[in-house]
Amino acid sequence: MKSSDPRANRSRQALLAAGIETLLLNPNASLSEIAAHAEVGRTTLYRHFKTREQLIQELALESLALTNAAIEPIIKQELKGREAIESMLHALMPLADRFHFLLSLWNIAEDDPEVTNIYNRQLEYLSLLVEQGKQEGSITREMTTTWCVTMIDCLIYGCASLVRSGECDVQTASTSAVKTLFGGIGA
Amino acid sequence: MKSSDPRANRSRQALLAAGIETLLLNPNASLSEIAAHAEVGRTTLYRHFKTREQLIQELALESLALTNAAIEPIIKQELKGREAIESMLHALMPLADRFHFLLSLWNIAEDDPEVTNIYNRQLEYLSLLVEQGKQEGSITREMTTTWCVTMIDCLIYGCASLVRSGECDVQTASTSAVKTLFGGIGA
DNA sequence: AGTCTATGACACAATAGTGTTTCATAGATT
DNA sequence: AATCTATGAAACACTATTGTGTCATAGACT
Repeated sequence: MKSSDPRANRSRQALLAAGIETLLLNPNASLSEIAAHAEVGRTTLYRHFKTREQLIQELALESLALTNAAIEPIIKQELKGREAIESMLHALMPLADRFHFLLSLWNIAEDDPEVTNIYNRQLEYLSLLVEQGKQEGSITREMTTTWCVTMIDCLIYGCASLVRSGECDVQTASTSAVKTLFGGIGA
Repeated sequence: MKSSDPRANRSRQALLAAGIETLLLNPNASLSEIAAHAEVGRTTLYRHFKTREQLIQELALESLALTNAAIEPIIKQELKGREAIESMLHALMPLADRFHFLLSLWNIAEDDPEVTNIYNRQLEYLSLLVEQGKQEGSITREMTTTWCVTMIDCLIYGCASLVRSGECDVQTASTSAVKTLFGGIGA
C-alpha cells in the first residue's frame, strides 16, 4: 500500500472518520457498517487495518493525539493551576465527541499499553494542575486531588453530552463548565 | 415455569445478579458467561429470559426500580429544592453500580419504551427539584435547568466511579458530591 | 411414596461477524 | 500511452453466539 497514493489517503481518512462516528453511536458496530458509512468496500477496510482491534487502537491514538495537541499550547504558555485548568476546559470542549468515543471504547482500548500510557500522562498532568491550584489557594484542600481530577473528567464528559445533543453550544458550555467546576451550581 | 418453586426463584435471582456484575465488567459478555457466573446452566438462562434483549431489559427495569425505591422516601417526606437534591445524592450513592450499568447498556435499553418512560420520569422529577431550588434561591439562575440536571447526573456517575474503584467510600463520596455540586472545587 | 417440575448436559440449526483470497477495473504515476 | 496499484465485488473458511429441542435426574410438593 503506497501511502502517497491519493486514493489510499482518502480511503484511510474516510475510514477513520466513519469509525469515530459509527462507533460513537454504537460501540458494537460491525466493520461492514463502518466501511459502508465510509462509502468504502469492506475489503478496503481490511487492507488499511489488519484487525478490528487495530482500527480501534488507531482511532484511540488519533483521539489522544488531538487532545494532546489541544493541551500543548497551554503547557507551552506555562500556565499554572486554576488558570491552566480553565484554558484546558475551553480547549478540550470542541473535542467532546472524542472523549465520548474514548470512554465508550475504553474496555477495548485499555488493553493497549501505548493508549493507556498517553492517557495516564494526561491524567498526571491534570493532577499536577490541581495540586498547583491548591498551592496557589484557588482550589480547596477539602477534597482529594483524585476527586478533583475525576470531577473535571466528568464535567468535560457532561458538557460533551449537552453539546452533542445540540442543547448547548461550545462557547456557553465551556464558560458554564468553568463556573460549575469552581463555584458549583449553588446561588 | 412455576414462580413459587424455590429453585426457579434462586435461579432467577442468581441470573439477575450475575447479569449486572458480568455486564458491568464487559457489556459484550455472552450469555454463557453470565450463566456460568450465576452457576446455572445456559439452558436455564433461556428458560427464564427468552432472549438476550429481554434479560437486559429486565436488568434495566430492576435498576430503575431500585433507584425509584431510593427516591420515594424523599418524595414522601415532601422535601423540596436543594434539600431534596442533597437527600437524593446520599440515597443514590450506594446504587452507583446500577448507574454504571444503565449507562453502559443504554444503547440497548433505550429501545425499550418502558425503560425510557421510567428514566424520563426520574429526569423530570430532578428538573422539578432544580426549579424549586432556583425559586428558593439556593440554585443559581445563571445556568439552564437542563445544564444543572446534566451536572447532577455526571456527578453521580463520577462518584460511582470513585466508589467502585475503591478510592473513596460511600460516605465521603456523597458529602463531597454535595459540596462539589453546590460550591464547586474552588477555594 | 408418588407426582410434578425445574434443572443440567448434550446436540443441533441458524445467524452474524471476522479475516483471507482472487480477479477485473478504474484511477494514479511516469 | 503504458505501467503500476488501490479498489470493489464475490466467494470462502472459520469462529462465536444465539436460540431450540430432547432427555435423564435431582429436588419440591401432596
